[in-house]
Amino acid sequence: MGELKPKKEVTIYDLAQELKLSPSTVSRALRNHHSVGKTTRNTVKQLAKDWGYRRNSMAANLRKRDSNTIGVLVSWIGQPFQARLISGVEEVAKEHGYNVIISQSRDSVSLEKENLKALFDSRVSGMVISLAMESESYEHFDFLYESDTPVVFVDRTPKIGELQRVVIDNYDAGYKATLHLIEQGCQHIAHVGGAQHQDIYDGRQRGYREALVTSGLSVDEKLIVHGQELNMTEGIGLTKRLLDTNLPIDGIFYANDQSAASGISYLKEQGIRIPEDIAVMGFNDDPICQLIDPPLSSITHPARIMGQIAAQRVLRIKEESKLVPQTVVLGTEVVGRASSLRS
Amino acid sequence: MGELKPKKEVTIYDLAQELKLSPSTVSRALRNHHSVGKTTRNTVKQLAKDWGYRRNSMAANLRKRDSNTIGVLVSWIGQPFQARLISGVEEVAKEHGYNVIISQSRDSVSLEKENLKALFDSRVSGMVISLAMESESYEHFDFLYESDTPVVFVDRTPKIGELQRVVIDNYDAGYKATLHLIEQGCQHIAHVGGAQHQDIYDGRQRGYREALVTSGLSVDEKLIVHGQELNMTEGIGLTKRLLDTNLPIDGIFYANDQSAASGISYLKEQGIRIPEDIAVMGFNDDPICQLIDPPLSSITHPARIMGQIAAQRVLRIKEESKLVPQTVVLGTEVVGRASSLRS
DNA sequence: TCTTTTTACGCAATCGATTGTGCAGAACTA
DNA sequence: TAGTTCTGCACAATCGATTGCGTAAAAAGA
Repeated sequence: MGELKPKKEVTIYDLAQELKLSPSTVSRALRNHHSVGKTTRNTVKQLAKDWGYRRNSMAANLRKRDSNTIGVLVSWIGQPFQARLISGVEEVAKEHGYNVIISQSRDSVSLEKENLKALFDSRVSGMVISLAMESESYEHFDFLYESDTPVVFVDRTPKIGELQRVVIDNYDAGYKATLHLIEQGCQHIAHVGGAQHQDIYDGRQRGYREALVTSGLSVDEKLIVHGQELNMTEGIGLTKRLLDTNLPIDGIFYANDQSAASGISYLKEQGIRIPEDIAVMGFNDDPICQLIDPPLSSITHPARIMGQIAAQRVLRIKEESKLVPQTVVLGTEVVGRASSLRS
Repeated sequence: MGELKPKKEVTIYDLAQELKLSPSTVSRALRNHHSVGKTTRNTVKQLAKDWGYRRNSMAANLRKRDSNTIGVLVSWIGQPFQARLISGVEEVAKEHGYNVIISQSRDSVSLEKENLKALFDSRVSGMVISLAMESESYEHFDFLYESDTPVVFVDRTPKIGELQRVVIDNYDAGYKATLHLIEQGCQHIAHVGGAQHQDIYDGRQRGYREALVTSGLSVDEKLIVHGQELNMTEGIGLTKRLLDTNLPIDGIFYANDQSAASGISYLKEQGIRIPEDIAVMGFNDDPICQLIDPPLSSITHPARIMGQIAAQRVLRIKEESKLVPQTVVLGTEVVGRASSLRS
């Protein structure tokens, strides 16, 4: 049927010539434009298929002044939470015919700036951003708002400013996590938090405090420690610091699973029984929760959904030009496991 | 200095007009083409900066017939190994001014096909691919080789065909892993392998067998079981199956860390001491190795480096047009931890 | 001083697809 | 039947940057 067009890529011009149509008609036919007759449309499509035509998106993008691409800037792809986030973005993007290009800030502000610029310069149609842990000021994002690039922040978002955000209620989650420990009978609950300039960690800690207060427990500042990255090393270090206070502790609420997991390993090393001596809660409900011993109680974090919503919002903002800044807040849940259940 | 060009994006035409130069000269000046005088070059660059000019990559890409983008197709971003892989690709790509667009096959062949097509249609400059676990035949890649798209397979690569590959020596790694267990005194070593149609798992198992044989131990087929995904569920299931044989087992070599980690949790549940009763080896040296109890011995897997090399090869193939198919093999190392060390 | 090289730019043609506008002929209304 | 509304398609102008080729003017060589 279709003879093979050798070597060179087929363009709409080739198709047009063959069918004695104009390129514009071919272009419209391929996109089901109503002003092209049904017969013509099918003929064109058939030939396109036979000849292995593929739309040159670079040309189309140029003409449409749109890269058809969503840029994702996260701190570190390897973190389960962020991977799920990206996954969500990818799904929605693909569904709408968009590509996803990713870059990592590796939690460094300078890399964040650099990559931000790179994404901007590639003229992405929109961006989904989760702040680097280091990011404390947000001026380097300002130039974005002046451009017409839709930007949606996810999870780790700037504290201030009228922005598009997709987040969870960290305060509420922190509250619930702590309350859970209290319900398990904990009276002296410590907290291992993250960088306090990050909204999410600040929120989790405020929730923690509130839960203690409303339950009639006192907040002991010595039982609150903070990490910068909340990685494994810090998880151990901070846990050690807590134990070194020699204060009575029967529960610890870690602001993420990684620190909790490593914290637990340290606690066990010290001969402390979990949850009998100290009950532990993590945060994020990473897969690791089920793998460690005892399994780690945690707070679910709807990363994938957040990614989906963020992507959807990016696309909507693009369409509707000026959409009012909005913060979408998603729910979380406590997942009780052996590390905290004293039943 | 530079008055602000309002609204509209600055193009080289604007710059040219302002400086009474031709667009071609501006274009060359910005890219340091030698045929443009040093003075002119600087003037142009200065104005470009002042006016906030950004190169329209869509136009450039169209003209150069190259998307300037590397497509990465992995099975699942969330897996630490793959995340590191992507990380490596991203580094090199960025370094060379390339973008990275990713997509996940989620270990399904159909999604792999679909995404492959999508990447191809976006006219990526090259692709880095790691097979979906399900992929058993490779015809769906054939069309790629006929196009001039550079393709480099990483880690999970097709078994057959003259291809560009970046891999580790799985046979050797499996051998070393098993030998390590033997050195710890294990006599009855079981193996939990992955889908055998995947080269990597096949290799690991062959290494395992060889190690037993060369050490004068016998290979018991009943002690070899296979999973399809080697996830947590399977890790437990397969471990259970091994125990159910009621054969003496004093060591298990798992083909990945995830199954090993969940396997360990099951073993402990059964009251089996690790490593005293059964010594355990994983594979990949994921972060989780350090978090579980006891810490999991494993085999390092230079994922990031593999990503870097793969990206470099993609770029080289692009430049040098026809580069002979080559398989780059990287080294691995045994990391002994408490799960296997009986010292 | 008169060629021969260089040096430094400009011209104009691409790269493919998209889209506002125009215009036949067909279908329809009165 | 004359006038009007659709249908279905073609024209031609973009979208910006790149690049082969051509040519003044400046530098070098004879």
